[in-house]
Amino acid sequence: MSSSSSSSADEVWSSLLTLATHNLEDYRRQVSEAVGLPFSRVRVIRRLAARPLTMGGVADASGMDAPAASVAVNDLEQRGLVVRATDPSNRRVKMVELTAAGRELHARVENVAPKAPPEFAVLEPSDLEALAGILARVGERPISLS
Amino acid sequence: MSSSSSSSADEVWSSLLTLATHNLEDYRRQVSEAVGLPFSRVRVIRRLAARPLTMGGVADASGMDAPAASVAVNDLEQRGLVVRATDPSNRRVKMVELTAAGRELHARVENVAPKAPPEFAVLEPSDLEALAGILARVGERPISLS
DNA sequence: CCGCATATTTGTAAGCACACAACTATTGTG
DNA sequence: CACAATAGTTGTGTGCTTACAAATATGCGG
Repeated sequence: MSSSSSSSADEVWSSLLTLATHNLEDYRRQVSEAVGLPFSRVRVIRRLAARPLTMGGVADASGMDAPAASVAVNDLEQRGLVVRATDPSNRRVKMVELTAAGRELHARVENVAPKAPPEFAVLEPSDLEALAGILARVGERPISLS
Repeated sequence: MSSSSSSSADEVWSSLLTLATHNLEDYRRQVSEAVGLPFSRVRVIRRLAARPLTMGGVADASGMDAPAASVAVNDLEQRGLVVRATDPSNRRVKMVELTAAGRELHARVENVAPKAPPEFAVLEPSDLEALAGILARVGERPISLS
């Protein structure tokens, strides 16, 4: 029940998640080990790699609440991966951005190369090409949040 | 830097994981809430939906160690979702399989429909078609383990 | 029957992620 | 200045997941 009529974005997304879910734990472990950081911190780093964010922005973009974001940024700041800067025009808000070390770590995260699962063997080079192209286009524009 | 030469399966897989990772927490929560089960239990259910497994098979297929598998199957058995049956030919091994309730729950898991992330909007219907086809082919043959 | 390997189980401990409640600091309003 | 709203912080508790150590039950070779 899949081949004939058009697929909705949600359906396709669901298939993609189902496939990824089986193997994602390993990937997370691999990334965490590679950079020596819990995965929730890695998620924050990735969001900040796209652009500096306020604390609230970090929370929203990373899918955590404000307290969790505080804890995460505290941790990352102590490790020298991010810096907090008070916005002079509104001293309540603090902008968070990656340091050089943070960007270097982000590069290491991106370079983690998980091995494709055995099921992938059924795909031909043309399939891989197509898949790569589609994923590249989807990934081009990171989510934007305050 | 993506369109010209061929993509390896591992590279493509990595892109796919990177995309999925950003949104996976929500998906897991959604599934857990839909069926009232921690996600690690859902993973076991999914493996058992493909075929009955021994306890060791459950552990390997679900990426946990034997003790964790025991705890998970205990939980699922108490909920009436799986049954343990001692193999008569080798009474050390126990085969685990889904009950009718377990299969019903698995159907509910498969029906969870996460909303595609906003980035997906850039894809045209033809892209979605292609992606759906590729994912369907990859997903066709579930991993087989003892 | 003895000793060893296999399959599973029980118990314990630790790290991580998450949510809620309560507190401080700053801004804007009447 | 009192007041409420906004942004962030701190503290506390809870559940999930994983890892390891030790015990039980069964099977097999001598």
